[in-house]
Amino acid sequence: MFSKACEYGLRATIYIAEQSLSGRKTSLKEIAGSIASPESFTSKILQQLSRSEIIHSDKGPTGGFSMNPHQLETVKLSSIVAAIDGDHIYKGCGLGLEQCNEKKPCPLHDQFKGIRDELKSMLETTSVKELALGLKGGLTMLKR
Amino acid sequence: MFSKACEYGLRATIYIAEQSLSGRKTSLKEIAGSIASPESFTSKILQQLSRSEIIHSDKGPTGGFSMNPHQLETVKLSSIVAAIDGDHIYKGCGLGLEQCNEKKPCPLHDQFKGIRDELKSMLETTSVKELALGLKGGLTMLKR
DNA sequence: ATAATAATGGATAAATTTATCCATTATTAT
DNA sequence: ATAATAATGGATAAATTTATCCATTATTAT
Repeated sequence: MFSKACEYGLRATIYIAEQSLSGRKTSLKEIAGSIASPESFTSKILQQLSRSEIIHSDKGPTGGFSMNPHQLETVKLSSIVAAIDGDHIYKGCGLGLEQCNEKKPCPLHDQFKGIRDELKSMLETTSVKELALGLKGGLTMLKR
Repeated sequence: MFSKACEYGLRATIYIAEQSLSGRKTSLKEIAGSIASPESFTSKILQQLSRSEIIHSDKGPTGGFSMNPHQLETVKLSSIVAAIDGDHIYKGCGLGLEQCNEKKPCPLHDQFKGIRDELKSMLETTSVKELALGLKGGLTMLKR
């Protein structure tokens, strides 16, 4: 479904959000450890997310990754997926056709449309914050 | 969503089914031309589908690819996806966790479950034959 | 038997994704 | 100023996916 990079990106962002909700910055090392992802690869992904202004980063000692109140309030899963994998997964044709629409549909169009639209709307309405709250409350897990 | 190989495999199988419904065998060349896929790569995919007994192949002149009545009646999209990409896409965790279930869910589990299950059930209930009929009736397209 | 035809299978190559390493930059505390 | 710390960015490498080429095998018609 999502690329490895995107899976790590989603897990990392949810973890950073959870820490930010508790008023803590977190380091690359801590993130990678907490979401069971390769550290250096995760670093590249965090850079992307930071450039896309989905998360915030500070250099130097006491530095680390965090999300500011505005980011915590506004970031939806769709922004993360779009920043890493692009929006093809929730906008494109299931059979990979360039032009596939109501007028010239692929054979799977009708059956696929509902699922793709549901995925799209789920990603666009689900906030990182709400997922971070479930994690904070100990209801959900990010590794293993 | 699906790999390129899987997209080509789905398109090719639907095309072969359409031809079989009209009582025609079809060649690799014709298939690749009709679904706009690279010929040699498509050949590898057809071999996989043939080994998985999703389609039938005959060598020699008058040879080609086809689906027998039993295949036309029974093959669902899920078998094709499973044969090429595996079943991770409609069975696995959205965030890529090994262990993610009701007891130990990932943060996205509840939101993702519905979509994944709907995708699973769509793939398991949609037959290649019904899609081939839409194609045969000129209602749907397989290239571009 | 022979020639023609179409799938098969093996060896590679190109492209992309996943991953690592390390010097550099920014920042903090002393 | 200096040392310590943590993110950044560039250069690569490993793995996987996508793709090509071509000799071989099976089959058909003559």
